[in-house]
Amino acid sequence: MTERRYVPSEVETKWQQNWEASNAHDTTTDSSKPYYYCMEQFPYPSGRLHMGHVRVYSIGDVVARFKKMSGYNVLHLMGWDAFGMPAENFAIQHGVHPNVSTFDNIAFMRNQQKQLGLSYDWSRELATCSPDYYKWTQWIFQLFYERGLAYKKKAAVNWCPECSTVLANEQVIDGACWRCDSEVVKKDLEQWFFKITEYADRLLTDLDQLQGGWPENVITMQRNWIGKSTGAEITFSIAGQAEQLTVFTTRPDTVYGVSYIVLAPENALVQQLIAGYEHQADVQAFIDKVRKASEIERTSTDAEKVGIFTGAYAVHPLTGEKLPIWIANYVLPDYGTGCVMGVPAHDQRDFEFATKYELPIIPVIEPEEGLESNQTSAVTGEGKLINSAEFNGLSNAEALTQIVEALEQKGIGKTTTSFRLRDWLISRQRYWGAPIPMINCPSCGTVPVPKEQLPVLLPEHVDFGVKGKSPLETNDEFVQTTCPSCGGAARRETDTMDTFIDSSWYYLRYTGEGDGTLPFDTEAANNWMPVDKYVGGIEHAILHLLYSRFFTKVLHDAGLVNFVEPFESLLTQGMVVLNGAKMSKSKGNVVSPEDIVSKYGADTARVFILFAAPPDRDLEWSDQGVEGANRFLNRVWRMVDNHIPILRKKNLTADASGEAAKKLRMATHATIKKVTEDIGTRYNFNTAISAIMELVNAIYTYPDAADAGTKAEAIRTAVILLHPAAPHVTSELWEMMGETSKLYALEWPSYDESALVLDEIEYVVQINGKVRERLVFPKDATKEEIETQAVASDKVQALLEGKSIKKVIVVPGKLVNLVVG
RNA sequence: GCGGGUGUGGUGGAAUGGCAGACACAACAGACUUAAAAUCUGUCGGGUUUCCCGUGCCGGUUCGAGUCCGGCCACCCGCACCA
Repeated sequence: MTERRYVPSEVETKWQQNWEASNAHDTTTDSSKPYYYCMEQFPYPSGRLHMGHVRVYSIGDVVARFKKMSGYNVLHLMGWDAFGMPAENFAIQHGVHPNVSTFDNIAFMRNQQKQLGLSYDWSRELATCSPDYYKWTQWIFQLFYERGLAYKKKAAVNWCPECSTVLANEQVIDGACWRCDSEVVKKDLEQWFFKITEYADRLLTDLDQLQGGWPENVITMQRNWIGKSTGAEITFSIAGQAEQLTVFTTRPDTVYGVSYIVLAPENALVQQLIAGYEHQADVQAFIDKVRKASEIERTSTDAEKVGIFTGAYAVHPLTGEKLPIWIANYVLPDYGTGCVMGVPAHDQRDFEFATKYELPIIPVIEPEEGLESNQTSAVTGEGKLINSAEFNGLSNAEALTQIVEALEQKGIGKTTTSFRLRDWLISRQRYWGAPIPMINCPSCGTVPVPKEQLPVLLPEHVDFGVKGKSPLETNDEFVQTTCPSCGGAARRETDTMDTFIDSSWYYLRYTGEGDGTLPFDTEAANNWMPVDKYVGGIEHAILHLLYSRFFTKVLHDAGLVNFVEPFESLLTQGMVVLNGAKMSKSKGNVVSPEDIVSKYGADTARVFILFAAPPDRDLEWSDQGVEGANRFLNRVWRMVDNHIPILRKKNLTADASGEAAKKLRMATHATIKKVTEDIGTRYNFNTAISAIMELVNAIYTYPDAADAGTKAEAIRTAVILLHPAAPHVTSELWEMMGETSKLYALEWPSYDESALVLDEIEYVVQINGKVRERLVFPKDATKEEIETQAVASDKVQALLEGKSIKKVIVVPGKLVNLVVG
């Protein structure tokens, strides 16, 4: 037998071709097997894979392959989040149409994915930019419209000058564009919105269902983003005017402490209040200045609070007192009612404002430790009411309820909730997206494109580079149309949809295309969904995951699906970093997957990535670590290659009666148990691989004279357990062993519980919790026997001299602890 | 400020409340080799080494704490004038 060398490129090409030819990864729908939906976030076709991609796919592939071997029908596939601005910017710079560059990129990246040996069912691949996909994105848009969830409004929206398009709230990070990081400005535009706020409460409460399946921090981030707070709306009348104003407060218990009212400068009421006021021009100048300030300046906590008196007064609904009405930069126009009651004594922001502008500070809650005579900050804690007429003496919790009741009776207040979540702005003034399937008719208004006319195709020829104008506007043929309702001349909507819409439903399309009357096969979707394991980056903690949850709920309400949450379990994988920093071209610290795969092979890349860190943590790239992973695969290779004769011997039976054989058999079965749990329930692939390494080490040190059958069993098991992580090399080794079965279709091994039990167990003997001796006891030794012998041992006796035993703890199978005084 | 997370050898990281540092990387030594690489075998937290100390710091619970509880510190992430 001549020694064979491990050449990854040969092995990997061979098995990739083999799997493709035998349709190894086709989705099965065997009714006798349970369903398992394993999904990785689909990529934007940027051109080539980066290590972050390799990591997500490696994780997903281990899970998918493991589940297939464990007897599941597994849905595991790949698609392309293919609309988006980079392709369009590339077109502007290089004159290559997105239709061309996108599909080139897809072809290249698909090839890279195939080289990684990922077990996708390629027959179900999709791209969101293909008309037969975005037709249904448009269909869903219209469904939202019909259900009153898509609407157009003029609003001050986030505008990214660099991308020359608007952005949703979620897409503004610290006042900057999520994509290009340039500063976002406010612009008044008429735009399409999705009414996600109508689902705010359900998006919040259903998070409870995800507890356990989703990482706690993602749930918390969503909870904060939705930002529900309970409080009351209180109506104030305005002195000398018929108009009223309503404030939202979470602290109606402090209503007697109100000393002024303050509005957001944008509040519609402001113009009316200042009309005819002698300083009207000054107020107007103030408003213009605040509105010009950037989002960052405006919303930063340490920005100075500035305001101006409007000249108008409100009337306190309970005391009848006159309260000056101010406007200030610290009041947000689009939260609550855009109007706040100022309670300086009990709200820090109001306190700062009142101190600055010398407004009265009226304490109405006295904490247990009493009030300072000269308040230096707001008192926000619990206490008893003072200065509050008939509510004096009540605890503020009691007062809260009673005051709201009193206001309610007078018809000037009610309990209400407020959310921080805003409606989702979905229009984009860009070309490479799904056109919004609507028509603007001068006489009929906004009219949906009839369903049978979908998709509204993206026109091939447009002028990309006109700043501030949607490229679709530059194609007359596209814009000019007739109104479906009256037949008159009309204009098409020229904005496209936010690409997050495309990715909000792709997981449903994956399950099946259906008969062409609906966006997806609803029966298949109900079978496969919700996704059992969704692997992706934490950067989508809010954006994509919140939008997808919203879509699922709307589709549920429309009767298309029978579940309300799309992703039962979420695995957020950490970044791949080099020297502690995220790999990026600008930092010049990028390690390219192509180089690693061509030098060491995909199996090595996969094993290294899985082994180097638990999946949810950042992974520090290490060239030496990669070498180590490659060394390990070579070690496995040699282990098999050196034992071909015993591995091929068909009638070789295992006899684990000898001591060494018994130990190895135990190691084999303990490894099966550990790897099964690590992959299947803990998703800790690093410890799964280290367990296999231990088994391999045990096989290497197994004495030549010991039972060969037991060794063959151990080797075979190690190869099978390693298969999900390193599918190519293990398939080759399987074949080298003379096996004709398909390793990927093999049943996952089960372990023999009885093999895990040792006849003799080493106990640790502790004195006062410190290890002092080790003793071996038969597995069925009683507590009494263990205690007696432990105490009787020479070492223990020596240490016990002059002391007495106060207590003995025996943990069966583990240790004895003698408490000595 | 609020919410969440993380702190363990030179490094990545292991440890259902039960032997801290599995597995690997790096380093060192030996075997093989004319030599190197590869491979195999071994050493590898610290110290004043029969023993003692050691999981960010200080306390607590427990026979026993990296793990649970309380209070700090540092770093990371998210939100951040949300009334």
